Amino acid sequence: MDYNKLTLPEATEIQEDLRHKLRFDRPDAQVIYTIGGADISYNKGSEILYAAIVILNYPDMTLRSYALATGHSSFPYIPGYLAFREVPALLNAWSLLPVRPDVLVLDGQGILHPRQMGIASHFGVLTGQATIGCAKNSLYGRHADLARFKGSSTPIVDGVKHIGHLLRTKEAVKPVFISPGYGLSVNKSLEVIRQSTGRYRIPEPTRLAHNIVNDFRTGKLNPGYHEVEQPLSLF
DNA sequence: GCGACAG
DNA sequence: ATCTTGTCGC
Repeated sequence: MDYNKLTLPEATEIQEDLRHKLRFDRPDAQVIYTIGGADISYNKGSEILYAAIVILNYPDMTLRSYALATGHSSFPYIPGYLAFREVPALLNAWSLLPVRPDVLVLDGQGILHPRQMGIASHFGVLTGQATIGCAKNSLYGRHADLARFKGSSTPIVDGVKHIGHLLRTKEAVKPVFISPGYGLSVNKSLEVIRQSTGRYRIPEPTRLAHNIVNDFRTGKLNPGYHEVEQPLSLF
């Protein structure tokens, strides 16, 4: 289906439909050996989106491979509907991978969303892939204040529902918003992101995907599937 | 009506 | 998200 010319009511209807397919206990997402990171980049004013999906070993975070692809999107950025803009391009990169990671981290929300259908949940339901949402800013949910030290976390709730965590990935630096997209629990999602965090605010999977997709957009890397010869850990 | 509002 | 200059701190 083409997301490019959906009306907002139609997009909302799709989210209401997909939310019923959410699962948080997929058996294949409990033991993790590889983790993926996905991100999008584009030039301001252009409808061409650049997508990157990287795969790294878990938990050592060495880069193993990555897929680069472009996509076209005329669907605008509207808070609550990010998936309709970015998922198509991500699926193009996804289709280039010969093997999928055990879990994939997306730049955005999972179930920390008014209809529990952030981009990580949307992508997960569509592909059956276990996903985690790691966002740099809040979209939905309430939480208490967070301690200043690295590693501190506090639940994010929707009334009495526990839907995610606020996690301080670096001392005295703005925390990130973690929630399951599909296939694993709220607590497991937090644990996986904790294990994937190095010396930077952004966890390695999405941090590397962000760096690589920008090199792709600026012509330093070519589209297609690439394997890293000598995986080097940066921490 | 007002404030909030992923990337 | 992208663009862009300057500033603060390890």
